[in-house]
Amino acid sequence: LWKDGMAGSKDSGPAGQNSRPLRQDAERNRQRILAAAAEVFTERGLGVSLDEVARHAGVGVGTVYRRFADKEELVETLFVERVNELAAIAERALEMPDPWQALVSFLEQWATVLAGNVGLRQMLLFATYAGDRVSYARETFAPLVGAIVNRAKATGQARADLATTDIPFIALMLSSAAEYAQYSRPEIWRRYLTLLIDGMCSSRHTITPLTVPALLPEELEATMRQRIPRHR
Amino acid sequence: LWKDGMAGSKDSGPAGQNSRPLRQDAERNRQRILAAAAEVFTERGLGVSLDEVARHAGVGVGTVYRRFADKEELVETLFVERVNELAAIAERALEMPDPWQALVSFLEQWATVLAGNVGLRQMLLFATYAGDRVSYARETFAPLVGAIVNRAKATGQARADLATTDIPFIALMLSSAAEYAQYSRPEIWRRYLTLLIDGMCSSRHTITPLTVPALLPEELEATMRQRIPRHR
Amino acid sequence: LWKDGMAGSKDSGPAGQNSRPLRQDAERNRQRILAAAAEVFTERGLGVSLDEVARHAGVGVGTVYRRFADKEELVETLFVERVNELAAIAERALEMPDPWQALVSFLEQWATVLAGNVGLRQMLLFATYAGDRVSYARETFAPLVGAIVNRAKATGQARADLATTDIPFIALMLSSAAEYAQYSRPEIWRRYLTLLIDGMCSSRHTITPLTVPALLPEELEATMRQRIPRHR
Amino acid sequence: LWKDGMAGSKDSGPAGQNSRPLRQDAERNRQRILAAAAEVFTERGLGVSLDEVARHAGVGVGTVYRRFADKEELVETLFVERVNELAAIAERALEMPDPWQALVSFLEQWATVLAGNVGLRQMLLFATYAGDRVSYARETFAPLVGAIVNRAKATGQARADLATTDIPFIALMLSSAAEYAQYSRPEIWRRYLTLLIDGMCSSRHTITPLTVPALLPEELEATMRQRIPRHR
DNA sequence: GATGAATGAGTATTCATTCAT
DNA sequence: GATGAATGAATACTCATTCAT
Repeated sequence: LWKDGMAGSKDSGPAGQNSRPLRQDAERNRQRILAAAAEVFTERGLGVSLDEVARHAGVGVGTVYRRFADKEELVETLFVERVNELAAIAERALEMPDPWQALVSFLEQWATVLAGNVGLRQMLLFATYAGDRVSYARETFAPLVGAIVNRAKATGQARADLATTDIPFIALMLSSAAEYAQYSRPEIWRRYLTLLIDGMCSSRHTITPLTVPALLPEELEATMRQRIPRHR
Repeated sequence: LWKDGMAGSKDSGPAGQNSRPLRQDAERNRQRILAAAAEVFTERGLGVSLDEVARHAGVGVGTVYRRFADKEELVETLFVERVNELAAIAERALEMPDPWQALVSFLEQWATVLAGNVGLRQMLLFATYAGDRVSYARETFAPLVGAIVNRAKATGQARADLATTDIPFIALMLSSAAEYAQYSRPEIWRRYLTLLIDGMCSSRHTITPLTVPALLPEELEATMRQRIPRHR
Repeated sequence: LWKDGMAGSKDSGPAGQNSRPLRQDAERNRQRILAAAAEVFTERGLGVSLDEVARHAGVGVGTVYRRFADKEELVETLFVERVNELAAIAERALEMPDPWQALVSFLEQWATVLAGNVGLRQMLLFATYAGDRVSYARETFAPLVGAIVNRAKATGQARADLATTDIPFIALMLSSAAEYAQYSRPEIWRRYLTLLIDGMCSSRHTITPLTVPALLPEELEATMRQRIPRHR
Repeated sequence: LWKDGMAGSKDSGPAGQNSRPLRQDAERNRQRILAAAAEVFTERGLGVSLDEVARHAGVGVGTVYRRFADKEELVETLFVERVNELAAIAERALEMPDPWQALVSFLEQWATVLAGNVGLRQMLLFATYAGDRVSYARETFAPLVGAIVNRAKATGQARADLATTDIPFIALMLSSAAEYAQYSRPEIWRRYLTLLIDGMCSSRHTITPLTVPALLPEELEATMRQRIPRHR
């Protein structure tokens, strides 16, 4: 997700809007670094060393440090790209006619972005990367998410006690499930999205069918056996 | 939870079932190490160094390595201890008269165990520790959890498409929420348990009240700002 | 001191005496670099990176390397500039009527130049910059300093065993004191100049008063506590 | 100086007085590390890397870090050894019958310790190594040095305006001279000690002879040419 | 058996210097 | 000629694991 996303678009151009554009070769390397970082962080988490990111990008580690003050800044840059993507999703959801469908669709798309992106989850979970980005995220998201939730509550479709701040938690939970089954059943989170959707609606006579089948016991065991690099 | 649990029980014999019993002092050291590891891993995650575990246990690192082949084996051993604890919870739940209440109570207790136990979550999430332990877990759990789920489905209370393998995912999702709000609102996971419960029941006319209030926007921001040691 | 000095004078031609003059813009850049380097080296020592020097000068690092083979050569060039300045001081001292006063005044002015010029002290102390510059310095200085010392000895005012080569050492010692008390009492070196002056005169019945008060014990402790970036 | 000093004596035993003695092999390595560090720091200053210290000591870098929390602690440990040595010198000087001779002898011995010990000078000059050591030094030195100075003033031999805090500066200045001529004429500082001594006495009819000859001009040039590792 | 000492590969980051634009 | 991008060796420090005492 990170890997393609909106990466190529204008926002990722020249080091930001405030400085003059990078030289072509520099910009090319910057993009390579971002792409390499996105790839390895997505798959293996933020623990990957910058040396490895550099190797992956085919540049020297010094080049990484020329473009990004430190690891945090690199991570943050990717974070901002993702945040923008998530915000765009929210905006599109607000344009949907049915408020409930908007909420559902929004959650689905958001979880899709998070699913399998180990690094993005770590970013959200451990905000070891600085402050302003977090504020930025909140400022960007809060109103949009608030609107989506409130619209769905106003029609009486969403339960009255649903709060805006529940949404990040729901996304987080789904992404946890997604990460866990990353290699065995990357789509499994959709199952739990349905469960949560059913839990969020204000009343219910029928059951939303679970379109994604549960893991088979063997699959669960394989999932539990999966090897992930390291815990430090 | 980890700290006492059922640590003393059958599983804690030697370093497996196949070797002769340890001398008493050796066994005492083994227990000390497990207790110390449980404590620090619970609070600070699996990243804590074995030197520190040893210091905490009042033994040398060498002793740790004499009792456990490597860090992984120590972690696995604790994992099995937890599995036993969780299995005991399942057994008690099976004795409850109302199948639906049994399921709810079981999930609640399981999530309680996971909540705030950083290390256990990492164990579940990153099963870097291999081997027969996982099979053991499955063999221990599967029938119990299966029974709980099937009982609730048999009465028509739980939705028919709920699967046994959904339970670990639900527990995992709740523990993610718990960990995220660890310092701001450690109980928040109960809110999402309710949502999931409502999503799991087969039909619904009324809403289970959310007894735990949602995070205020400021709380959410504080949560996002929390700094966790490192991503490696 | 470095900053203005005699920077514009004869030495500042091209990159030596043997090549044709630089284009005007090149020469302007060269001067900018020298000025910037003088400024930062004076204040923060020779450890400042060339990137920073370049930024300070408003040019690219590449330009620095086009004008100076390496960092050493830049440092040497500044060294020569300083030597010229110090030589000018010596020349003016030689014009003073009283030989003893000339010596005293010369030392005072020399020490003033060194005091607080971190970089210049490092240049003197660690002549990592090789070459003909040192010979140049000797050729420039030796006769002037020799004349000053000999004049003072000829009148019997300076002790007979004072040597020309003592002068750089005395200057160095004073600059050490100056650097040490840089932030607490930058003028303290004058105290020790007086002591040395009294030690250099051939006989003495009265004591030259120490116009600069000694450090208070607290000041000394503060001085000892001062933290200087790094020892590499 | 560092190299032999009092290094072998009891104070350098087992990691301090407060912990149980190290195992023999550990103590042997600790001494090796200290010896290696003393040697390289003495000759090349505190900039030498710990990897190199370790290599010099014939141990892995991890071993250095096992014995000393960080570079600072290693440096401090050596510093404390030297401070003790310097304090012992002061104490012995106080036992000399002639107060003036005591002062002279004290300065001479102190300068002897500092001379040529690049690292020790850096320690005194840049207290980048923590705080308590500095306080320790002051508390250890101040009274002793104060007594030496005051005794010499009380007899009228030392000039009345000499202060206790002048002593560290004098020692520093001499050590600067010593360092500068380290390879060409390591004893040259004695010449300037004489000058300062003559400047410190309260009156003078005769001149203390300068027993150490001044540098020849060629020697001075060689000194200026000396190469010292690096300025960063 | 227990201890804790030793090891060294691994991590983030800096900076002199070279070279493509 | 000027620029600044790229490089990579170097530095302080950590920690899982092995091995001498």
